[in-house]
Amino acid sequence: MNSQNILDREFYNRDALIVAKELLGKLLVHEINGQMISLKIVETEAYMGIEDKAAHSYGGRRTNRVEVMYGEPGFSYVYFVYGMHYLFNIVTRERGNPQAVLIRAGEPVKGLDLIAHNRFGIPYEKLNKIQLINLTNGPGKLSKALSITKELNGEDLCGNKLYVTEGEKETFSIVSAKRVGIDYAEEAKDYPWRFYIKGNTYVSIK
DNA sequence: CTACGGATTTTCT
DNA sequence: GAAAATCCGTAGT
Repeated sequence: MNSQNILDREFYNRDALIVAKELLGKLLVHEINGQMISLKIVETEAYMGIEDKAAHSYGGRRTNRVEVMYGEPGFSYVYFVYGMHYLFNIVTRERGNPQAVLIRAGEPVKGLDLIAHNRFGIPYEKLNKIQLINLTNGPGKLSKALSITKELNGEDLCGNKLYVTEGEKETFSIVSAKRVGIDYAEEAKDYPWRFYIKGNTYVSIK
């Protein structure tokens, strides 16, 4: 509703490590057909680009898939993995510096019935305890819950369809941990570049 | 509770 | 032809 506090291009024009931490607690919003889905970001990972062996853009690798990472900050990078999941990232740093932040988990805030329907095909109130936790506690699940697919690759997050806002002001502790699912990345696989809100239920791996 | 394997298809070599 | 920034269900402790 209030477009005043949508995060701007400059917010994203910083190192992925900084943006990843600052995105925690912010509100990720997707407006579809006049309806709004939103969730609080509770877990992120930084991918630092050319020098990060875990990044798709490592070593300056430049294919069709990663092209958007080389563009302006504040755009979405959505890609498909394991034959069935879309993962949602936000590009950071200036054109030519291909960094991104993977949004790994969130806490449902608005559009609960839409989220429940996207994930399990039933209304929110019919979800059991296990389903409630599993709505948005992982990067693939989060994309499914928000209806984020390849069509939203390259979307400008400084627009009014898919964007991030300040959200509620609150205090929390940030935990740093190893990133997930990057065993191929040699020494980079142990870098503590995953960040999450301490104690939050929706964090994928504590 | 943890551990494991199958699913499924795009992307890159 | 192999690997993939994952998820889910089942089996075992």
